[in-house]
Formats: sequence, C-alpha cells, structure tokens
Amino acid sequence: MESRRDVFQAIADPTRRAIIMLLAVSAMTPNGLAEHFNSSRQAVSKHLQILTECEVVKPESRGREIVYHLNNHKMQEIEKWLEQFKQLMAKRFDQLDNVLNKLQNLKK
Amino acid sequence: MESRRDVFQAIADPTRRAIIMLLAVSAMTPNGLAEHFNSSRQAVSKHLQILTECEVVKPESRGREIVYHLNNHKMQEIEKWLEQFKQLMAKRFDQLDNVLNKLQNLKK
DNA sequence: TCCATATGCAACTATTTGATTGCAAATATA
DNA sequence: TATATTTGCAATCAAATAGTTGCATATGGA
Repeated sequence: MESRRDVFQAIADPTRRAIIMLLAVSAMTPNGLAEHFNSSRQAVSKHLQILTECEVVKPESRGREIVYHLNNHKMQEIEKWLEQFKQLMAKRFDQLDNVLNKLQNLKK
Repeated sequence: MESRRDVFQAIADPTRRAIIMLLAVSAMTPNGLAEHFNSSRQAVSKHLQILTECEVVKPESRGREIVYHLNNHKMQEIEKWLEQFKQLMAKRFDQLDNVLNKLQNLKK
C-alpha cells in the first residue's frame, strides 16, 4: 500500500469512485461518508488516505472533525489523458477516411 | 487475476494505458506491441488478456497472427463516468454561486 | 513434411490491495 | 475535570496483481 499513487489508481476501486462522487456533491467527514457504505469506517478512512496521497482529495481540520474536499484539478488529469486518447482515435479515423476516399476515387 | 474486470481496472496500470494508446493509433499483434516495452512478451500478453476480458480490446485472428483492435465503445464508459462527475461538480458550483449571490444581495 | 514463428496457457513468486480489529490522540461537551 | 466523539495509525490477513519461466499449439514457408 505504498506505490503507484496516481489518479488512475484512485478511480480503479468502485468504493473510491463512489466516495469521489459523494465529495463532488459536497465536502464531508469520514464518518459522514462511512454512513453511505457497508464497510467499516476504517476501510473508508483508508480509501481517504489513498485519495489524499494522490491528491484527489484534501483534508481540512475543523475542530475534532476533518472535512474532506475534492481536488477537481487532479481529476482533470483523467480528462486530459482521455482527450489525448480521443485525439489519437480521431486521427486514426481521419486516416481511414483517407483510405475510403481513395477507394472512392478509384471507382470514379 | 480473476475479478473486478472493468474499464477502470483496465486503465489503472500504466503499461495497459500505453497499450491502449498504441492500439488507438493502429491495431497491432502482441509481438508488435511487446517491442515497445521492456517487459517480456508474456507480460504484454497477460495485459492483453485482461483488456480482452473487460472488452477494451478485441482479438482478430489472421493466420498465425492475432491482431488486437481497440473497442472505442468501452472506452466511452470512462468518459460517461467523468461526465457524471463533472455535472455534479457543476451543480455544486451553481449552489456556491447561489450562496455568493445571496451574500451579494445582503450587501446591497 | 520439417522447422521457424506467433501466440496462449500453466505454474510459481513477490508485492500490493482491501478489509478487519484494536488502540491512541485530539477535541468537544457535561 | 471526566467522558464521549471523531479520527488516524498499526498489525494482521486473504485475495488479487504483475511479472517471470517453461511448455503446448497452430500456422506459414522451405
């Protein structure tokens, strides 16, 4: 539980994805989050620790409570990667279009 | 190596992300892919197996070679999830805007 | 037919993961 | 001050992961 801490690892786990969605709606405490899950408070806390390590989430102390906020900026890394991927796909279809166009021209 | 086979698990590994990017450019054989990595052919083959299981990739037999194609449709599941997330975030900012507007109104 | 090539499958291993339980520290409240 | 609440941290465990090596299978070419 030490390595490869990045956003993609963060969203690999369904519980963490759920946590991210909940925090997207509003910042919450570990206890508040844990109420939404079947697993123990500590399990949720561990997920929060992982999410904190890869900076998807940021803890803010408020008295004895700790409110966890989502770091939208980090989430954008996924979007960025997806965008790169989509560009490659688009380029590929362009090439396919070229091939199809050439075939079309041969028909003429 | 049996469980939780979904797109998010697929893109959690950096080698698999690289494979996806390569296949986004053009369909390739396992050997062709393996040339781009330091790890063994079998390691790449295992990743392809995982990617096949979660339908991110589709094998097509061509004689003794097997050409792997990307399944763009499956990749869109990530986009879809990200879209849901962004909507929640947007809604949250709307609420924040509302609060700010109310404060603004109090000042008047 | 014989051999090289391309690939998948099985067995094994070290490391990581996700979860649990128990405990300690810090803060609020009576 | 004494007590309850909120949280993090450590130890432990079963399962999954990523990788390796070795072997079997199938196709194409000499």
